[in-house]
Amino acid sequence: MTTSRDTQRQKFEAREANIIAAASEVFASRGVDGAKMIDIARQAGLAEGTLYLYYRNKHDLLTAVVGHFWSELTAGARLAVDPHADPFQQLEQLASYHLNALLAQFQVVQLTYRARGTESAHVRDLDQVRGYVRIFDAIVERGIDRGNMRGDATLWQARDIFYGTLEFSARTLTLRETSSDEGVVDNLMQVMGHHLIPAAKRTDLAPSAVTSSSDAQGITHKDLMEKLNGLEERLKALS
Amino acid sequence: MTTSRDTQRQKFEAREANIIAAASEVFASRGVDGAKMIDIARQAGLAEGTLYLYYRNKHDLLTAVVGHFWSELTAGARLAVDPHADPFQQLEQLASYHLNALLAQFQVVQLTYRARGTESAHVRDLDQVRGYVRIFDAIVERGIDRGNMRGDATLWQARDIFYGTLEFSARTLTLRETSSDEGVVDNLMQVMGHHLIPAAKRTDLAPSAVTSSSDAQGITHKDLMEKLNGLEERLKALS
DNA sequence: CATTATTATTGAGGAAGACTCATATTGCAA
DNA sequence: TTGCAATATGAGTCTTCCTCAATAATAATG
Repeated sequence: MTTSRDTQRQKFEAREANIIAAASEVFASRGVDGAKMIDIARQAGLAEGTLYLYYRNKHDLLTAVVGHFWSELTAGARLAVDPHADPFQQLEQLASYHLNALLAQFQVVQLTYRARGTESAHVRDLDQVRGYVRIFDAIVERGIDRGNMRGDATLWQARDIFYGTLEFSARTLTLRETSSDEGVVDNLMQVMGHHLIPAAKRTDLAPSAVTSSSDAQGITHKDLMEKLNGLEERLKALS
Repeated sequence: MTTSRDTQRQKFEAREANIIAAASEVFASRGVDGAKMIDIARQAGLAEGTLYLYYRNKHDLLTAVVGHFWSELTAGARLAVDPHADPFQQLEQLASYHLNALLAQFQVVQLTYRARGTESAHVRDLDQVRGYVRIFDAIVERGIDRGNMRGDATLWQARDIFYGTLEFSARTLTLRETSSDEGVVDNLMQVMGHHLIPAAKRTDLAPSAVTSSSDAQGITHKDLMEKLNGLEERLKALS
């Protein structure tokens, strides 16, 4: 009884996954408008009508494909982020993962824009995208709890800087057909640092810099910076 | 002769503008898929077939609509930016203008994604979008010439931070149905400052920090302090 | 002004593809 | 095996983009 129903469910889900895989491929390669339902059906080894038993219409199928993609991306991101690292490192890991994913699957990411409610004013985001974004939120919230990051109502703005920059950078990199990061992640982390590190921590030490005007003893700022960079490397190695 | 031809041309362009206006309205209100060619024709007071004398197909018409939008935006941006202001103020003016435009015409902006070559790998940008972006470039380049901004090969990254953040913020603001900026522009300018201002210049706003003029690298006390703070954060995180 | 040539417009009809539904097939329990 | 429910099929319907022969408007010419 239960087993029967389970196998039923399994079969159903297997076929569903099969359709999603086929549709992903066809959508990504030919674009939404270029993808014919009959092509997707054939790719999945089914008749055209069968698709409509699983998804009401083409748009629903597209939504399912996109949702699946972001779910996978979420799972991957969870693995890519070291739970023991400090929040800033986690952010960097997430940025790197995200950028690479965007670069590798740019076609599919673009489909997201088609799946989002284009009609009328409502631009509601997909649930799966929300889930994905929550990873970022969790990291920053932990940072705030620990006192590493400031928590004055700027979370969503930090989020938009983070994802906005990465997506636009991915587009640029794709256009240029460059394979490397080109320092995008480094730069972004720099920026996120400035945005997220508590203002107090950054400035309340600044006055001392103002007073210490004499540094002509032969030790230059450059010397100090080099020393600091060395320390930073060691720290990185430790964590 | 010439006058006749001129009026001809004027008539032609007037009708073209008429079609664009009609199409903009229908595309924006019903979405690309929901917009029927016959609706657009009726809205423009023409027969369906006439549209095809002006634009090869629906996609071409969409491209024209989107191109027109960005041209207008470019013209508006030129007016919104004070040519006598310093580069940073200009950037802020541009950011503010851009964000407001995105918020006011979100529908049309979304159409841009449909107009871009979705098919296959080529994601070529529209010419008019390039023209619009050039305004940003010009401002930053002037800043670099003046020595206000640093010019070490990060122009396109700065651009992506700028436009990426603004577009994502616009989406968020639209979703929240908030009418105000919520400080998006201020925050962005903060970030852009950190990214664009040469390390040396950043501190000369803080009086007397310029003692390091002998440092060829322009590394200041503030830079060192920031680095120290960053390391402090990491150390804290480790323990 | 009348006539012819050219150019612009029209909307019925062709084509393509999303979607439906009557029929066929499969899986399963008795 | 037989009957029944669930599932699959693809020919046919409907909608919408786009074409093109016919028509109207405009310009050139006598």
